[in-house]
Parts: sequence; C-alpha cells; structure tokens
Amino acid sequence: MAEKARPKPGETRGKLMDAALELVGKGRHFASLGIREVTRQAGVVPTSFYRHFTNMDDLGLQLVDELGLVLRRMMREARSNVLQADKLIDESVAIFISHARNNRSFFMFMAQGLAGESRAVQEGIRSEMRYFASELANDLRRLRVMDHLDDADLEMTCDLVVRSVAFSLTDILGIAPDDEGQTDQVRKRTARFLQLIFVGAANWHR
Amino acid sequence: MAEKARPKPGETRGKLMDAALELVGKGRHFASLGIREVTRQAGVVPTSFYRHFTNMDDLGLQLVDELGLVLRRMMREARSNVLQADKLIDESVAIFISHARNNRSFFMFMAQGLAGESRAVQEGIRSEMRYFASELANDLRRLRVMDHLDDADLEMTCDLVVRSVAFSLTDILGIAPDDEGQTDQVRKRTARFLQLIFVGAANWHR
DNA sequence: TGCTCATGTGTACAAGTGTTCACATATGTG
DNA sequence: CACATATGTGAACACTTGTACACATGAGCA
Repeated sequence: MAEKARPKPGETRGKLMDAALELVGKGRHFASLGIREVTRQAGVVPTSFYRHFTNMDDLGLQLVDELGLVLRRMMREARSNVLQADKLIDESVAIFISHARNNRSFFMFMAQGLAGESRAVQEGIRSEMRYFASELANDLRRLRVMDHLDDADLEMTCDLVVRSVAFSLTDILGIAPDDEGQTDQVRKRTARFLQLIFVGAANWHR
Repeated sequence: MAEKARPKPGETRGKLMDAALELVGKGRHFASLGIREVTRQAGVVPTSFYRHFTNMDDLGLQLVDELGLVLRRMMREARSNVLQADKLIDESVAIFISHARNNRSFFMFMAQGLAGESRAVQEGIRSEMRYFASELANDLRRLRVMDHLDDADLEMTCDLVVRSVAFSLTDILGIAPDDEGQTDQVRKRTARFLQLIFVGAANWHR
C-alpha cells in the first residue's frame, strides 16, 4: 500500500494525482476518469483541478514522471541486491514482482498507458521502458555477461527482456494481490521466459 | 479499411459494433466510450442500443468474439503460406503485421483490452492468446521443429512468442498506417526477437 | 502595516449522460 | 389475411459533466 508521501508544496496537486491513481487501483481505466470524479475522490472542489493541470492528459503526463521515479527506485534496489550473476534472473524478477505489488496502482497505470488514448503518455511510458532496457544493458556489460554480443544485439536482448517482464504485469495485476500461489506461478514463468531469452542470447551469432 | 461486411440480421447490432471499433480506430479508448456516443456514430437512436446489448461491457465481449474470428482467419492464412520451416518466422511476422494494418481497429481494441477495465474482456483476449499459442505449438510439432522440447517447454516457448508479437502491436499501432519505413523496422525487430527466442529454444535443456 | 500572488472555494450554466416508457413499423408464421 | 414478435423511434427524466467567473484566504515581502 501507501503510494509514497508527497511534499507539502502544492498539497492539492498531490491529492489529485493520488486520487487518480487510487481510482485506477480500484480497477477503473484512466481514460475513463473525469475531472469531477478525480476531484471528488481527492476531497477537493472541481475548480481546484485547473490550478494544477490543464487537462486529464496533463495529469497523466505528470503521473508518468512519478512512475519514472518508482522505476528508478526499483532499479537501484535490484542493482544493490543482485551481487553475483548466477542468481541474477530470479532475484530481479522477485524484486520486480514485489514492487509491482507494492505500487499496484502505479503499475496498473503503466499497463493501461501503453495502449492508452493519450499519445504523449504512451510515448512517455515507452521512453521509460527504453531507458530501463539501456540501463539493463549497461549492467550486463559491467557484470561481464553476454560479453560476446555487440552493442546492437545486447540492446535488442535487453529490449526483449523488458518487454517480456512488462507483459507479465498484466498477469500479476490480474490476480488478487494476496494470492501467493498464483503470484509464485507468475514469478516462475517470467523467470523461465528470461532464461529462455538468455540461452538464446548466449548462443547468438549474427 | 473495411472491417468486414456483416450479415443482414441484426443490422443495427453490426452498425453499433462497427461504430465502436471506428471510434477506437480514431484513437479513442474503448473504456471512455459512452452508449450515446456509439449510437450517434452508428447513426442510430440511443434506445436501439439496449435491443442488442445490456452494457458497453457486453458490446466489448461480443467484439472479443469477432476478434477471435479475425485471429483465426489470420492463422489460416499463415498456415497455408508458410510452406517450409526456414522462412517460418519472416513469413509469419509479415502476415501478422499485414493483418494488423488491415484490421487496425480490431487490433487496437485488442491492445487496449489487455489492460482494460472489464475483467471479462481482459480474460477473453487473454484466452484468445492462449489458444493462439497452443495452435502454434501444434503447428511446430507438425513441422517437426523444436522436436527435442517436451510439451511444457514447447508451450512456454510459444507463449513467449505470442506475447512478444502481441507487444509489437503497440509498436505497429503507434506509427502512421502508411509509414512503410517504420513498419519495416518493426517487422525486422519483431522477427529478430523471435529468432532470439527460437535460438534459445533450440539450445534449451531443462 | 499593507500589497501581491498563489492557491482554494462556491455558484452557475449549458451540454452531455444512462435509462425508461409508450409508440411505430416491419417481417415472417399460422 | 391477421397476428405475434423483433426491431427501431421519439420524447422525457434525473443526473453528471467540463468550464467560467467572482470571491476568500493566507503567506511572503515591501
């Protein structure tokens, strides 16, 4: 729970973004949210909305920025926890799934945004994913794994990895947050996907 | 263009489904469509809606069924065009992309539905994907490729293939329908993803 | 002290929403 | 033919919606 506390300045601004996330977390689709609905959920008068956002799309864009922070935090944790390369996949997947469950609404917003109706939000999320993939490539280089791949092929591999993990989002978010059994199943399957990809990369020559 | 002509009985029913698709094709998100909006687009009075659907979710569910038909048609074409195994990937990806471009709205609906707000639609699309993956597994068995994999591993491989292709949807649908250059780029990248996966599968032992 | 500016509030309105009801029309079966 | 049933229509309802405007507050600075 707890989508992270926000600083005081622009209190309502934060309340509005949280409110939107909360509604998304409850199963609503971001594209179907209205200004009034969000302000109501935030316990704020409709007019206040315009003090901070011009649009629902605008609010969406700002949510993407916050999403970026969540992702970076996750990356940092992964980097500090993955010490040696042999447990890399299982550890990373575990960390990802744990973050997805602790920031359910954020990741729901992300999954929705990929095919959402705001082109800008779409592009924003996509760009976060690209960044993520390129950071992953850096890490692999640093760990001296997949050393035989040239930059382009490594980038492609990481891209595929990130996509596969992102797709698992829909799996995780589709099951009850406390269903440990199914969660574990998704975790295992995702890990095997990544293993398959890495076996492919290990035997790859152009 | 031309989302396929529909039979006479229940003419309005078809017009309504087409109207919804048309709006989705124009960039709207299905979750944000209203009954009145759809009926207006269909050139029909709002009340008519209830003659055929109880709900927008209901309409969504019936769209999923039609989507199933589109996918099956695509599968059939792929099967008849992929004669030998060596051009399998490139051919299949080409066919997929061509279908995605000719039935843009349908595939947009599919991409949206994966993280949509109707659990039923979500489950429906997911089930179509599972079916697709298992048919792909059958075909590979029939073609005697990946013969060393047991059923579970083959199923997993096909699942990953289908997911990767599905993710490419967001790539294709995000670019202008007539931008041959970018389309070709997506085609190439998707094909390489699949090659990577297949190399992984070829060198896979549990 | 008094001024300004960013932020929040209350009221208002025209337009759009889902849904219901009673009524029109057509189509095919006895 | 007449009748039942499926389909489409129009007007009406009680609400909700986005947005605009004038006004209240309070903090920081002169």
